[in-house]
Amino acid sequence: MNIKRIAELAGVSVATVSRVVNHPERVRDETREHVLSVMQQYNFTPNWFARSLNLESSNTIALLIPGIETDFFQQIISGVETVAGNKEYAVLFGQTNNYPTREAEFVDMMINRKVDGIIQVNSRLNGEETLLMQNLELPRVHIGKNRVCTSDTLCYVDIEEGARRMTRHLIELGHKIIMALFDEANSNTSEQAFAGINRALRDTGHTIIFSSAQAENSVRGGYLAVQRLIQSKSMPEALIAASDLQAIGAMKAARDAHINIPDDLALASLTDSAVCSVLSPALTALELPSKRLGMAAARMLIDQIEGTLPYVDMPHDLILQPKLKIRESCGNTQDIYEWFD
Amino acid sequence: MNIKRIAELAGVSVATVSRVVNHPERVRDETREHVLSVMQQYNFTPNWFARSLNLESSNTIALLIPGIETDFFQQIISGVETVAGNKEYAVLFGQTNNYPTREAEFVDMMINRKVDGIIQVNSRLNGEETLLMQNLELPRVHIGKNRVCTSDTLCYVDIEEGARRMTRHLIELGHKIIMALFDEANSNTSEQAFAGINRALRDTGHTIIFSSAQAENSVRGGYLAVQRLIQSKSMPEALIAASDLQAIGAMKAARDAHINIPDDLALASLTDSAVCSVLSPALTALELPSKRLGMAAARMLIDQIEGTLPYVDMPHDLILQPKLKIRESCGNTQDIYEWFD
DNA sequence: TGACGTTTTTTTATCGCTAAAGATTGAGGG
DNA sequence: CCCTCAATCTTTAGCGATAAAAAAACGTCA
Repeated sequence: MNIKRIAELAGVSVATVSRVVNHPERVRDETREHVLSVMQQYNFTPNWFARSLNLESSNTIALLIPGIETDFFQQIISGVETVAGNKEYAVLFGQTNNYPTREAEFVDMMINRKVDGIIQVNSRLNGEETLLMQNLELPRVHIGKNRVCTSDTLCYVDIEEGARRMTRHLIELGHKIIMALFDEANSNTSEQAFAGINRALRDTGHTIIFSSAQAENSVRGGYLAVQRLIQSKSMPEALIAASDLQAIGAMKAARDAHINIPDDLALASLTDSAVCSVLSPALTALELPSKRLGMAAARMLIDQIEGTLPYVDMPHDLILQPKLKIRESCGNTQDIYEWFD
Repeated sequence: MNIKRIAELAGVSVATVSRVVNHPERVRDETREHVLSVMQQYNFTPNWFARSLNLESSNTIALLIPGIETDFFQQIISGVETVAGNKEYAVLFGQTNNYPTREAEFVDMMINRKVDGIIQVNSRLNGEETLLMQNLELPRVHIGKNRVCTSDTLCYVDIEEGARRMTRHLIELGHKIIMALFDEANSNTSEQAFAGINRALRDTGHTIIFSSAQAENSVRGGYLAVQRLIQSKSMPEALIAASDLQAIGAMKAARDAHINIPDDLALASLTDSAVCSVLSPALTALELPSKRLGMAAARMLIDQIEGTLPYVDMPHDLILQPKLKIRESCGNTQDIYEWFD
């Protein structure tokens, strides 16, 4: 069923049918009603390819994201889809697995598919590909704190401030030897976390020994890291894990070695999820407003696409604040908050 | 940059450029090389819309899935993307949240976007929409055990057999009062599980009291369900949760009420994930070959699309077997397997 | 009545590509 | 030397929509 057939059946020209779809106000009421009824009767929707070929746009936005396995990313996806869906945009979805080449391939594909805009999460593109995009003037929003082009719009959670507050919390609880686990694959987030930790260390009067170790961001990574620390007899008093999954692994390794949490080791995680509150001890973690992050990014992108940018043409960033959920794993068992909200 | 411009630059006709892309064997070696070099130089890829408009196909497959929040679904997505990517298909992705209307909308959209095939996970469509698709003869594969059309190709994990083995395991450990938590939103899986449980109950010589309760498939759902059981003083000896998330919630509720797992209550989950092995006690769970499921479904779909079906035109199902991972939560602490592989 | 402006509709070029049909080329055979 | 045939290339008609330009319809007023 195509527009031509509908036009015949309705006894009008193709242009009229097209106008019923795209500029209904420029069609006489009577004609419009009639055409609409025929369209409905034959269940007609305009061919999307033909339409996009003409308009050079696809009513689609691309979402390039490292993966879907963490709660943080899932929430972002959910937020983006919610807003995009409401505004009648489809979401084309690319999993980059943190590989710049894969990301670049996706960008090429998205450009070829004439997406109206791109949201990139923790982008790893470097100058060259980015330059390409800059020339295209394709609206885009980055989720993450890495500005690759000066004109980029950024949208991120203030991990630095969160890490600062978490570290201060650990110091307040009396921990003097603190260590952070970081994942090289996500160097950007790590950098922010370090900045925050260092700020907390500087601000305190006490002398704190701080160190860090590389660990894969997964249950297994956390487990192996703590196992290594035990073997090398370099266990800290408090450990900051990069994610709740990593923290869960760390917890298991500690338990296997009869190290009590929080008595012998305080443990905190830079990301939160439903399981954190249910572990024993419940895991103190940073609650990131990840769904709101996705929603905000989508909104900003669509604003750019539709030219309804609230602040004229000046690039602007949006910074959301995380929330420290203090639970049991750092030693503060006095005041434990409700475990689900 | 378009095909016409490339043709000019290479000094050939548009048809030749098109043939270099689509039927390279029908172009003289010399010409082909030359055109390819020009294409490369100007970084040309054929406009996807124009191409698809002609071919009435998009080199895209649709994946309709209830959500992305569980490990099971994530693995399926990963498996589908892996196989599809290798065969140069893009994956268009729709989250149905278990709403039939939303699923039907997606199907409409996918049809309009001329996807070459559809993979539906736990489809909830009923007769009418399905009939529509049947008329279209669009290749499709269902993941899940619900055959909506007689011609459907199915692909699923044998939950029934897994549930049977899990129940037998619980009976062997001496549990006489068994209960299962199920989620109405996923009635199909529940049915299979019940069939398996009943089979195990029938096969045993002992007398077992079995019951079931409705609980949302989430951490919170599991927590609330067990809380309810405690209040109504109807706690069983062994509890089968619909998922690991639900089991985690159940665990928390039990702990809060000073019910010891596994001594006072055996707990097992019908899905496995990385956290299960790391909980304390480690959770006995059914390991579903979910990534392989996704890969198999994608392979079957692409076989259908490309007409390379190994078994001529006879619809056939693929049934994968799950694996019972016996850990600590059911009372068998003698032989605990390695917690990650 | 007819000139004029406004509203509504039709005609037609166009988007970029593919493939069928037609044209060109050169080799081989009578 | 001409004919045939295969290999290779070009011309051109769509694919299904949109929108600009042209045409028709209609009301207003001198």
